[in-house]
Amino acid sequence: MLDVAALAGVGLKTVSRVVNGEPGVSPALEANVRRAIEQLNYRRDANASMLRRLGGKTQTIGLVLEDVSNPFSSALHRAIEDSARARNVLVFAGSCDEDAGRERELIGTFRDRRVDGIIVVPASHDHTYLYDEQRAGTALVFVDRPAGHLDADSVASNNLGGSIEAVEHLLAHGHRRIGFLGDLPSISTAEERLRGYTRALERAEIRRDGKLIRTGLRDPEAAERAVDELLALRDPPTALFTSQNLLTIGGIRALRSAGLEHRIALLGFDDVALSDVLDPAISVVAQDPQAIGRSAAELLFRRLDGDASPSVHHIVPVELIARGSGEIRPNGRGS
Amino acid sequence: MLDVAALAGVGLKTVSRVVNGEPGVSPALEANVRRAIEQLNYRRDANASMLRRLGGKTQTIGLVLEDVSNPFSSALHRAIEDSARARNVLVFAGSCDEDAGRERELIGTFRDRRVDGIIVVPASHDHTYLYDEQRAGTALVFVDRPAGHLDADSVASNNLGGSIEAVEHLLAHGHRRIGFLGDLPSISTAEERLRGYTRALERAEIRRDGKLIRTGLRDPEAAERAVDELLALRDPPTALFTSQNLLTIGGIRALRSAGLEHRIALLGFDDVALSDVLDPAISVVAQDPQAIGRSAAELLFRRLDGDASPSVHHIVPVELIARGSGEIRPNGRGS
DNA sequence: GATCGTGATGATAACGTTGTCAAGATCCCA
DNA sequence: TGGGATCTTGACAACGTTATCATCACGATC
Repeated sequence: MLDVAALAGVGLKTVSRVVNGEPGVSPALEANVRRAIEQLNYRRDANASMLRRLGGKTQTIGLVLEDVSNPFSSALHRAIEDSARARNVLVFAGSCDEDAGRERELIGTFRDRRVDGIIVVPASHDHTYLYDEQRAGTALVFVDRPAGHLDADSVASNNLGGSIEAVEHLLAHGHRRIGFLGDLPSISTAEERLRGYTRALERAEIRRDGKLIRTGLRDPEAAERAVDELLALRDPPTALFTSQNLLTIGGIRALRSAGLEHRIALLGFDDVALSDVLDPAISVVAQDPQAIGRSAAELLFRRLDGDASPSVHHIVPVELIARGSGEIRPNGRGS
Repeated sequence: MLDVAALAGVGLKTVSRVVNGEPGVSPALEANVRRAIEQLNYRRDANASMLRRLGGKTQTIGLVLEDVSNPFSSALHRAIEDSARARNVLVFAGSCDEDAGRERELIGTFRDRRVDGIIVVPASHDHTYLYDEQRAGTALVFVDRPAGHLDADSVASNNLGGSIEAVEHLLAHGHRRIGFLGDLPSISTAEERLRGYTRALERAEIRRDGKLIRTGLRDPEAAERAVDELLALRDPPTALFTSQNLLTIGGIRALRSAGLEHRIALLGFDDVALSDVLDPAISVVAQDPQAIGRSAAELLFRRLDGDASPSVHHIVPVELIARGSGEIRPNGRGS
């Protein structure tokens, strides 16, 4: 910047004014400065700029995802990126793989970088460690799961309602023995989806059979094994509710390798790529990660703009998409 | 930091020394300082720190992807994140949607943020605008496609070899009329894959039929329509080589809706989720985005560590995975 | 006991930028 | 013509940190 000022024959402050589009610079000098900037290929250092600016915002936000490469996370990421770009904000993204330690570590790094806000799909259950951060003015939005012991905004899918709808859909097609596959019960969405399953059965006055409920499944292989075991029961389920993406995939594989994909109903929570070209096509309760991401970003930026109203918890609707696999009846026929 | 120094009753520099783990601080004072840091919940400002440090590295890199939410991009992203984390480097990621202007804009923003290096899946073909940047010491690695008119490292899949292998695989199964679906010819990978197709036909001394070649396809719907049109030809193809992810999906849909998925062979470039549970399972030439990302990050960090040797162009092997759809013979039987 | 080396410590400048403010130029109107 | 009022402009401090260097205390050496 000194070089630019020297070349243009003006003071530092005048260069600063031109760069920031501040008023009160004569057209002649402004042209000089612009020429010098062009010639020296000068670009203002955004970090130094933010450092000096009053109440300096860094124009960056941090994003803690389960894994940047999983479809749900990356769809979120994209929606958030688009909102951020519209405000000239850059996004740091990181994966924490459901590891609470890694969550803290990532957020710590974001804090060191003085991000203006953080959007987090939490892995831990106690976020009291963020209290100071929040009070210091960092905007916080929790996505997919609520904050633990911290008053903060959140956005999540309608896990309970969607699960109830899913199970009632299977019940409506005549099923009475419905298997449940779920992720770690410590993950709040997994727990809510199980609660939806239970609630729907209760409403239909069907006794819940613990043998049909398999939780703590972390990948397609585990789901596949769990389905194999369910099918080996003396009184096996006639339908499966696979309450997460990867578990749906495992379920599909298991049914196919048993040759039962047309006889046992399958309904998944969260949509799966190519599910429409499978045979049978897979029925799912689809989440809307784009809408979730958009909403989270919107909330975050509203806070950054100074909104101090009580925290809100936004529930994004889900949609049951009947494609075939969820409409198979207990006798093995489609509806 | 001033507060910490005051509370601990020491000078600024001593706090700095403790924070940075520099030697030459008596245990007693160090304990004081640590207590004060704890008490005030102090965290060093990484931006200010890097500003002052000599030859200051910001410990950040920029990543320009086609779209953070597409599976190939996000797998890359994850591999790069893992390498970066090991070095305590944070990653800015952005999507440019094959838009050259957006590529420049993103890289400009990264530059303003003084990232140490940039990994880019380029959308444009002329990167002379990065020459100054590169000379100024920013490490640059191009992924998936080479740099245009700029001497820089690159990492890419073996597009040519993989495509030749794919088409020769179809030829070996008796096909003579093979349809080609491709993305915009301006994308260098798309062009290379088409070259592989042409080369394989030449080697087999088969006349290339322009009517079987469809390029400029940008999404599954376009691919679906293109396949419909190919099937409507007087002399339709007996096999399809879909040279990109989304086009493979479109191809699958088109064949299914025509009821021809067991009669016409399909071989895709780049793997597709759930391709193994489809009927028929989809044969593909699989890329290894993890390996590509790892390699790109490795190259980048080697440059940042001062390696100034001539630029390298790394070709990552691809693997043909025969699952069924690519082994259908012209008479409509599997091999 | 004077000199020196060594290690601990902090005062100060500097990184690249912007906020503050004062000085000078210009113009308007009485 | 004088006295503001307004506009342009740049000198200087400051943001939070680290590099440099001077100072000081202490013990060892001659």
